[in-house]
Amino acid sequence: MDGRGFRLVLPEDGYEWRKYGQKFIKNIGKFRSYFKCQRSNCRAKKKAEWSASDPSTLRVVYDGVHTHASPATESASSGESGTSSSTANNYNLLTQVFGDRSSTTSLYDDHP
DNA sequence: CGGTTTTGACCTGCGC
DNA sequence: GCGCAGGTCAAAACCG
Repeated sequence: MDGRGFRLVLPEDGYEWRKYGQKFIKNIGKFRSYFKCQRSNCRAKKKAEWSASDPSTLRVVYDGVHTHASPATESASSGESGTSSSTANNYNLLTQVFGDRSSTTSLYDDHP
């Protein structure tokens, strides 16, 4: 890690991600980090985008779907009804985290 | 020791 | 057809 500047702190979503790249997007003038789910059967990808001068404005974009249950989500949703929906549950928690920080920037990346 | 992270370079797709 | 942009991969270094 750099150990020299500021470490970006992303909202904990409950999944484990491995950073595999970072680039500056000239189109929007912001930085973008690329994360991949560490699961073997999980092809889910996560992208974090934040302003070059405003690291507080974080934009997280999830791509793909998790093929495994999220560990943290499971314990976090222990209060849920006995019926677990699996995928829908995961996104439910993520939406919670996003609405807390990235509601400023309006952008919907969802897939077609 | 293992695992993870970081930077650079490379590749592809699309636009004009 | 070429250029640009964005995205991904690889290797190396460092930490616990």
